Order: sequence, then structure tokens, then C-alpha cells
Amino acid sequence: MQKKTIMIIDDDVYIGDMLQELLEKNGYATARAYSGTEALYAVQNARPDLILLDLMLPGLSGEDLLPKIQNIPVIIVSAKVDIEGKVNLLLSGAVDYVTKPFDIKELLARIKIHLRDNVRHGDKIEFDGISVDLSTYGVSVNNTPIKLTKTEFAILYTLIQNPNKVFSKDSIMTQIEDLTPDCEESSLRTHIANLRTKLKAVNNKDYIQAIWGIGYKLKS
Amino acid sequence: MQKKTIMIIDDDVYIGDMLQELLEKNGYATARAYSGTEALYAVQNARPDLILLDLMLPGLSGEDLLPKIQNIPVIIVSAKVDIEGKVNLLLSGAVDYVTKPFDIKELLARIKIHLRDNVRHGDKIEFDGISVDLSTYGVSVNNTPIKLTKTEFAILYTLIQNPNKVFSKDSIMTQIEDLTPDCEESSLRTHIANLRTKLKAVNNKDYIQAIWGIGYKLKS
DNA sequence: ATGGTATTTCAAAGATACTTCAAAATCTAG
DNA sequence: CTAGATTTTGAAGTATCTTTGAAATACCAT
Repeated sequence: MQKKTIMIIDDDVYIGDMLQELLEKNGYATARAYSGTEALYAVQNARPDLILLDLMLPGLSGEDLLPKIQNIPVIIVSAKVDIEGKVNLLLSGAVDYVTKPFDIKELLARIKIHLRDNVRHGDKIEFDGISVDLSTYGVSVNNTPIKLTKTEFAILYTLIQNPNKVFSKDSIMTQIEDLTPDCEESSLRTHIANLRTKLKAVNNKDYIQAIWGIGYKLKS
Repeated sequence: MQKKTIMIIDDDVYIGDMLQELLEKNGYATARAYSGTEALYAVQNARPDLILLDLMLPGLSGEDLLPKIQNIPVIIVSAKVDIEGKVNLLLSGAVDYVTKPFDIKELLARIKIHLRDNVRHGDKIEFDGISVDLSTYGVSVNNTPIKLTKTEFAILYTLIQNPNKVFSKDSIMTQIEDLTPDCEESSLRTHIANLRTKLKAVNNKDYIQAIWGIGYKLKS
């Protein structure tokens, strides 16, 4: 899988370097910007997957920059006093914030959440046109509702937690064993086949890919 | 329109304050409770339209509090919930959950959804042509009054709290057990059937849908 | 290429859950 | 106490889901 790019917008070189090193050690590509005005330009060029934004910036301030960034998740990284009006920040486009000095693990965890390739709205998860809602047991593909049995639902729900991740047959069976305690591999194969057919019926796309000798994954 | 009241049940003052500020900026009235036991009392007094509930509470835990809250949509706000736990929470009355750290916009979106599912005027709830009035025990479909037994009323009243949400048979039986303490599954099935028939008589629409192996829901 | 193995597909049998129905038991109002 | 309404129960019928196994196909290594 291709590396995700995270842009660090901070005029403090020391902190910026530290963040950059941290992120690269954790498998992300990075880009930097040191002022608000520069950032505005750099975002267009680098097209990062996520932005870490310091509020205290020379030139255009972080608060002013924020509304100009569209469609890229922004995490505010700033001193606590700056974040007094945090609600306003969240309303003007930030997806999250962490205060300096920050906990490294927490920052990484939040980055991970906002980089997910599936989208969660509470009990509803969406991925590449598939929507799965746990509270209504409703599933739709491209907004067309489809009807699944509870086992098929459980399998899809398992796979969509981590799109593109390969699940072994055993791990899938473990996940759904509360529902179907005596589900053998042969049954699972049939359930997968049925699930495939139902998903495919909408837009003729085969979402479920078999990884030979390993298991299955939900592919985009 | 009158402001909707949202009750925040969380012992973490920092998070609670943040939520309160956020909600009030978005036009909601708020109420607070800081422990499970306090919440139990406060819910009766404030009669909120929706509740945000943290699971880790001093005194009565969130899991224990949940079944005691009736007829008010509850969104679980908690650090970690596994899939197994989610299903149990949803089946025991929660309408949704968000995990910390959460995305503010998603939380607001979820709140909005659960506040508008059905329309409440005091004791009266309406959904898709069905009107249920708790104070008079009156029910009508497309303005045609129909006569329900008190058990049928209780079942419908449970379902209409959260249209489209699936209720397990157990959770329905729990909701109505004050009226009918020894209601077995077979009885419930008959009540559902009778309720169906009466609702259907007006406009030939089947409002109650069985989700095979899971439970029932009121569908639009 | 060829053999061995894994996956896909298919149909049918088996298991389970739901609906309907009628009768018995219980409750309630007068 | 009685009549009517409500609730419970169980059984028959129906619909749906799950499992199974065998045949066909696809994949991998030698």
C-alpha cells in the first residue's frame, strides 16, 4: 500500500523536525510548511492526506488558513491557551486537536483514526459505496438497499472494519461464531459466495477478493 | 421551535464542558450529570430529548444505567467498545455510540439524526403516519383512530421511539415486562401479529418488519 | 504442461425462525 | 358472579436461512 502523506504546518523548526522524524518512523511520508501563506500554496502542490496545523503562524494565522483547506482532514496541534475557542476550530473544519505538549501515542492514534479509509458515523460504516448500519441491520450499495442474512451481515461487518486487510477464514469464523457456532469452512465458502452475489447485483463489482491460501479481503 | 435539551452524563469535567459548549453553540439546551446515580434522578427531572452517556461512571455504571432509561434516545460516548459490546448496547436500548476521541462533526450529525427520526409533541410521538399519544393511550394511523390493547400499545410505543432500529425480542419483552411480567416469546409473536393486523387495516401497509434471527423494527 | 490443492458454484437436504390460527386460561368491568 | 375482552399457549404451515457435498474451475509449484 502506498504511503500516506502528512503535512506539518509549524514555524517552530524544532517541533516540526521532531514531528517529521516521528511520522517517518511510523511509515508516513511528510511535507512541511513554515508559514500560513506558504502552507496555502504547499497544500495545493503536495496534496497531503492529512494536515497537522499549528495555530500560531507568521503570515496567515492557522485560524484564517483553516477555512481555506477543503477535503483534507486537519488536526490542530497547538498550545493549550490557543485552543480556548476549540469548538469554533472544529466547526470551521478541523477534525481534531491535540494540545502541546502532546502525548506521542495519542497523536499517532488520532492520525490513524482520521486516515481510515472507511468512514464511521456512529454505528454506521461506509466504504467505497457500501454502507453497513449495525443498529438497523441495513446494508446498501450505492444507496441501493440490499437484503442480507444475519451471517452474511456479520461477515461483511467484519471485513468492512478493515478494508483491504486480509482476514483468514479462521478469524472470520471466530468473529461470527456467536451467531453460527457450527460454521465449517464449507459453509463459510457458501456464505461468501452468496454475499458476493448480492453485492455484485447492484453495480457488477466484485468487492470480495480471495487471497489464495490465506483468506479474504474487502477490496476497493 | 423550542430548543431540544441534551443531557450530558460524564464524570470527566473537561470533556463535559467541551461538549456543553459545543452543543449550546449549536442551538441545544443542555443538562449535566456526573455519576450514574445522579443521572437516574436527573433524567426524570430534566426530561431531555436525547442523552449522551459515558460508560465509565462512578456509582451506577453506564451499562447498568442504560436499561433504566426508557423512551429517550441514548448515544453512548465512550473510549472503547468492542463489537460484541456494541451489539449488546444497541439491543439494550442505545441508539448509537461514538468512541473517544470522537469527531465533533460526526457527533453533531448523529445527534441531529436521532432527534428528527420521529416527531415529539409532549407525550405524542408521530412517525410516518402513525401517531401515538402516551397521555391518552390513543393511536391513529393516517388520522384514523385504531384501538389497541395495552400490550400492543406498549410494543408499538417501544418501537416508535426509534424507527428503523432493530429491537431484539428480549429487549421488547424487557420494555413491556411491567405490564406483562410473564410474556414468553410465543406470546410476543402473537401480539406482534395482532398489532400488524390492526395497523395494516387502515392503509394496507405493513409497518412492522421482522429481521430474521435478530428481532423486529418499525420500518418506514 | 501436469498434478495437487484451493476456490467457486450449484443444488438439495436439513435446520431454524416466523406467521397464522384456534382454543384455553386469565383478567376486567359491571 | 358473569360476560366480554385480553393474554397465553401450542401446533400446523410457511418462509427463509444454513449446511453439506460434489462437480467445475482457478491457482501454484515443480
